[in-house]
Amino acid sequence: MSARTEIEGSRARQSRATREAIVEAATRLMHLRGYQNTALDEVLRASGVGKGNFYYHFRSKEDLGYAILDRIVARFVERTLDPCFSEPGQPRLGQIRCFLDRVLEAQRERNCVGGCAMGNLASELSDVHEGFRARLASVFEAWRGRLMTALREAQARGEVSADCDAEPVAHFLVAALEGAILLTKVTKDIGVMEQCVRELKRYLALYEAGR
Amino acid sequence: MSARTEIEGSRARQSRATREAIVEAATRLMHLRGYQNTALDEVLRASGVGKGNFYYHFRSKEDLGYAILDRIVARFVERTLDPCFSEPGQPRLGQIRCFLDRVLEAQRERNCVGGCAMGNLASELSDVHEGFRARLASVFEAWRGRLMTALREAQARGEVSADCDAEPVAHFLVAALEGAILLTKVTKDIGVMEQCVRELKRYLALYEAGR
DNA sequence: TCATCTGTACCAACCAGTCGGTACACAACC
DNA sequence: GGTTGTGTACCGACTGGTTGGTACAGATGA
Repeated sequence: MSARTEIEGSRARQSRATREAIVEAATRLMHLRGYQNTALDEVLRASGVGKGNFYYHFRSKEDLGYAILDRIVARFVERTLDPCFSEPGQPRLGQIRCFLDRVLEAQRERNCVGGCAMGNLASELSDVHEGFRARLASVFEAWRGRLMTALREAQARGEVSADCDAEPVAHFLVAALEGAILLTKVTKDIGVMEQCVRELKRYLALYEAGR
Repeated sequence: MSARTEIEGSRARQSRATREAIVEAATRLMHLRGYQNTALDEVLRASGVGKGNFYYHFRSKEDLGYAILDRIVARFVERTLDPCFSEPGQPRLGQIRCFLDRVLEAQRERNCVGGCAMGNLASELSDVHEGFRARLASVFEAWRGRLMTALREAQARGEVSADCDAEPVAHFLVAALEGAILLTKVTKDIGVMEQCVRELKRYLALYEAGR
């Protein structure tokens, strides 16, 4: 019954590719320029899609905004979060440290350009657009949730001491990373990020079981 | 020689007041909506100043941008940084803790609205406008510098252990605060900020002399 | 009178979104 | 198997409104 499993006609395939091209171009542009300061025409030019076609696939620019947010989150989960936390046998603290390193490496690869797409959107839209704010809040909550479960599992496994309250620690990890990325973006110095991650690991070690 | 100390004519006084009104309104609006998404007309309407008058006082919108940035920084130094670090007798670690609390209280007073004006501008403009980026980078450097000297003085006074490297620690403090403010802005929950500040203090205690 | 201010009318460029119309895959029918 | 009908996918010109910025006449006080 699912359309996805049916044999897809060339028309439907092309249609999906068009939508994909729009979202791809918009994600790239809006990551750098922000949502409000990226003109639809730029996205259209970059993706080679006409105006009418765009409004066939999306109801509005806002609609596109939610689409790129979904894409950003999906990519973050798949490329940064999942690779660290998927293997169940691994020690949890090691997974968290691996995650910190992965975020650092992502900034290095980007040459300190762009910063965190989710953080940028949060900064730009939280006080301007309630819909985006709510969506972004749930994204950060999910991210923090992933860290919280890792921390609680670490406690259950005896890696982390019992006096570690997972919620504030997870909040702090997310906040520190976001701030470090922002500072790296404005200084254009990966060394800042390296120092911050090093200090963040030192903080984390505070809760390591057996002092 | 300084014009500021001369007896000011009513005309010059009015002119300065006009400029002041523009910067004041622009600062308030751009703190919430961002630089690029705040229209000049809005600023003019809010300050009750005409277009021609505006372009008498400012060369361009960009010029206004630098002016509000100066104002934001001056206000931050005078209202948040200076009150904590001005008294030379105080213990340095206490000054830093007082500063963290002050940042937290500022967010509470704002009802988690607006976030950090400098952080917002950094997020919005760092990859779009090199002039602003450079200016913002120097602002964050000055902020970090203030924390660094406090930390070094703390070491000299024996409050902080010798193995504390002031630069990365200061970087981390700034980053963690910026991230915490951002997370608070998007969640609209001051509890997030409280938790982050608490964890940040726990981190800071790592370097307290005598364990 | 003359430089300093200020309001208003205006401009071209740009914005998100609309509209009339076209191309074509695909199915239905004869 | 060709013709016809239909909805999906698409195009680019256009619209009303907004943008940063300019021109300029008039007001004001030294």
